[in-house]
Parts: sequence; structure tokens; C-alpha cells
Amino acid sequence: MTTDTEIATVARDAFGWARLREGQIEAVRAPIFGRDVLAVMPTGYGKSAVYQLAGTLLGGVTVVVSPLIALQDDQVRSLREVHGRTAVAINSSLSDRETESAWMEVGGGEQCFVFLSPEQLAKPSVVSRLAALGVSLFTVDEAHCVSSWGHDFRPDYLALGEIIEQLGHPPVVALTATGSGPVRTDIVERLGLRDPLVLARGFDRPNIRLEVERHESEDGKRRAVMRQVMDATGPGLVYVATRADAERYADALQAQGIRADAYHAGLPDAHREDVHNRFTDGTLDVVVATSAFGMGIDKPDVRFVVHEAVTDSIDSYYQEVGRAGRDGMGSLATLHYRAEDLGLRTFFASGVPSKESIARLYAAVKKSPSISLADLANRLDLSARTCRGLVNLLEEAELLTSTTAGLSAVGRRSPATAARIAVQQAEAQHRVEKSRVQMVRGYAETLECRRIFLLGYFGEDLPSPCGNCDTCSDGIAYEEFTREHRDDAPATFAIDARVKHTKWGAGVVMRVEDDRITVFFDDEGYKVLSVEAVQQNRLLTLLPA
DNA sequence: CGACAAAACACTAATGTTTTGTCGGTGCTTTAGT
Repeated sequence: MTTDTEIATVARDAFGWARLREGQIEAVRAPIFGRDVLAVMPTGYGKSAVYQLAGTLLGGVTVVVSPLIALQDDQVRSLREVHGRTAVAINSSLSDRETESAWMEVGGGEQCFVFLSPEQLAKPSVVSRLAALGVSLFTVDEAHCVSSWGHDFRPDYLALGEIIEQLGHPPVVALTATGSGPVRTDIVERLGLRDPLVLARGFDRPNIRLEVERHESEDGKRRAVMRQVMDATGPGLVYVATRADAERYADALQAQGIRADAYHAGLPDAHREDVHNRFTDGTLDVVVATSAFGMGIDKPDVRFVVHEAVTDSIDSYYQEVGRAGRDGMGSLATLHYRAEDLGLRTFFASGVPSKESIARLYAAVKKSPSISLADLANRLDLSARTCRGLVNLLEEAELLTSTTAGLSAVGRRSPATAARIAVQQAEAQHRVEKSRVQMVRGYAETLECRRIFLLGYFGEDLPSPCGNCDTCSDGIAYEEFTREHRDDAPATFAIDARVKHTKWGAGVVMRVEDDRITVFFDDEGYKVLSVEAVQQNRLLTLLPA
């Protein structure tokens, strides 16, 4: 209890916060007692306060891993200018001299926050500097990136677990606004968290109305999206799947006199920043964006989030939807659904590397043990990224290990065998990703209450239909609800139970309904099974937890 | 997988149909050349 008082005192005296939420206090308490924590809380709940308070209380060096430099700069500015703390962001935009002076600042005072990208931490010099200084707290902000970006897009995310160990495993605080059960498990495993406290708070956002509009033709969908945005009031976001669509819709909306603009990663940085600023200060009403627009947006009065196409997962969907109505006022989230749009997402979830390239890489490592990643990329004439991706895949398949000394092969397999195993591993990953896309289809096509479905995906049980989604308004949700709760559900498996399927291997029960059961399998992803089939054919057996 | 553009074709002239090809999302970093 003394600690809770201390936390409250620091919150008030150092940061000027009169009140903390229960979840924040719990999340701060864990690292102070040396326990790792994964906190899943929506933006606006006060995630940053967790590491800011814990770091201040623990003293010394707090590392904050954050995916975007713009995000880091915002945090540093806030810590320095608003709260008078010591904080630096070290990245490639700094000159050598600036980098040196930043490191001096880190080691110079009683307490300092250091913001780093995972790519910075991939450099041995950065890790050894931190090790020499000693790290009191290791924070991973936007921790879902570990899970979603680690495999291919930003492979250095996968190395964070190893970095934490090299730093002597200080208490770890992982923070994210999104994350279904499997994503949380993935974060915990990849960061190597030890018996972490897992907190999830504030998932339900009852002020956001949920709607799905189905379309047969591309043209019909386009007209419906245009009509909706033109009739809507207040600031809003339109999420599209491609850069070209972002520009097309933005142009069309402008032509209709709407203050709209496009945002995607292909636009010049200055323009992106300008769009962001205009949206924040209210001179721009609608941003038509790819998934590039999102992290770091903290605008309270977004009144609608329209999805012109499906996302790659419900995790992404709910995160994007969550940008509406942070002020608690009524807001609208509409998904314009066309079954064909799932194709693009399925495509992104594909693309297994060729056996030849894997075999070649494995053979090269066997031939030259302790080879560095850079030398390997050079020798094989691969880009550093492609090479890193392949190495990560082989590491996950436990065919390679990577140490500070370099890469080396594990066991004695032929390159062909190694390639076969690695391809199986990659295919399993892609099956999981495709199953995540299929869950988006499930959401779009469900007859039950949308919110029951969404919250159920995140492991929360809404006791009755929400009354604020399209299926509730149509009355269908209530029919479904009573139909499913007609009888006492037959004894099946409990949520979170670890099970084994005759064909799909081990998995975790995510959801149990009257007539079907949803399981997340390690190598297959989400599968919806009929309870009848499961019982008749004894498809599932319970595994010890 | 599917949208869209370019190329190829189909044939009686300027434009429509079919086939083939390409591309699609997210950000760090670092280096060579102005």
C-alpha cells in the first residue's frame, strides 16, 4: 500500500495528475516489484503514464522502444517541456555529435528516458552502451508491432527478447491498445516476459455504433461510401486498402466540396505531416488513408471511421475503429464489406519464400559458421531485409542461431531438409494469417450482435446484445441471441482451455457457443468447429494447462 | 486473388473486345552524390 501512495504522490508532484485509473496503478506497481507486465489499454486510457511513473519511481535509465520516430519525438517533447523530465530519442536523424551528447545526457542524471527504435537496438554498440549504464526499466510501446511486424516488415522486432536478456532482464512493461488472446500470447513469448501480469482494460466502447454494409459490386460500394461521407457530420476517417484508392476517394470528395485529403506512405513526409496537423486542428474534416495513418493520432472528436475495405485482422479493425469517439460522444464505425476484398488481404498473407533461396542460405551458413548477417546478404546477393527475413524464419524453425558472434546452423541437416522444414514453418504462419482474415469475414457476415462478436474475439463476454449496432437495430441479433441461449449449452470445453485436435494439433478455445466452438490452433489459426462434429468424432481432447 | 492498364486483336476506320502483364501495405536505416 505504501507503494500505491508513492505512485499517487509522484503522479501528482512530478506529473500533475490528480487521479489515476485502477488499471494504471496496477500496471505501475508490477515493474516496481520486479514483475513484467503486458497492459492492453485503449489510447486515451493513459498507457504512457505507466512507464513514465514506473521509470520515475525506479530511477536510472528507462528504455522505451517505440516504432515511429515521430511518436518518439512527441513523447520526448511532452516529457521535457510539460513535465520537466530528462528524455532523449536516439535515431538516425541525429548527427554523430548530437548522438554523443544525447548519450551523455542519458548517463548524466538521476533518471532518464531513452527512446529507441528496434533497429537502433539491433546495433551492438547501442546495447553495450545501455548495458554499461544499467537499465532499470525496459518499455515496449505499441507492443503489437512485435507480433504483426516482426516476421517480415520490421524483423528487428523479433530480436527484442534477446536484447532484454543481454541487458540482464530488467522489469519489462509492454503496452498496446489492441490484442486478442493469441496476439497477447505472441507478445509475451517473443519478448520473453516472465510470469507477466496481463492487464486488459477498457475494451468496450459503447458510444461507437457498429455497422456493416454489404455490397455486391465495386461500383455500388463506391457510391455508398461517397454518399455516407458526404452526408456525415464531424471529422472522420476513411480507411482504404491501397494508395491509389486513397487518392481517388480524396479527389472525389474534394470535388464534392468536402474538406478531405489523402494519407499514405507514398506521399512526401512534409505533406503527411501537414495532413495530420490539419486534421488535428480541425481545418481538415476527412482523411482518406491506408493503414499508415493511425499511431499517434489522439484526436478526441472523430465522429466516424468508415472502412472502404476489410482489414487484415479484427485486431487491426478494432484498433482503427477505436480512433472514433474518444470523447465518449456518439460515433459511427461502418465497414463496407465486399467478399472480393478479402482477396487482397489473403494475398498479403501469402508469399512463402522459395525452397531454393532457403537452401542456399542454409548451405552458406553451414559453410561459413559465425558469418555476419551483412556478409551473408552480400555473398548471396540478397537485400539486407530479405536476408534478415529468411534468417528469422530459420531461427524460428530452430535451424539457425544468431549470437553476437554471428550466425550458425543448429543440428546437421541437409540444405534441402532445412528448406522443407522452414517452408512448413512459413506456411503455418501464413495459414494463421489467413485465418485472421477469415475472422474479419466472420464479423462482416455474422447475424448476431456485432459487439458481442468483437468483444468475444478479444475474450470479453457481453451479457446481452448491445443495442447499438446494425444487427441489434434490425432485431436479428436478439433472435440469434435467444436461439443460442435456448437450452443449457451442452458440456463442451471452457474458454482458454488448451486442446488438441486430431488433425490440426494443439490450440486454445477462444469462444464457445451453443452449436459451435472457435479454437485458435498454433499452426492453423482460427477454426470454427461444430459442437456436434466435435462430440461425435471426438475431435478435441483436453490438454493439461 | 482481383483491378487496372497496356498490348494484341478484330477487321473495313475509329473504336470495341479479348488477352496478357503488373501490382498491391506498414518504417527503420545508410550511403552516394549535389
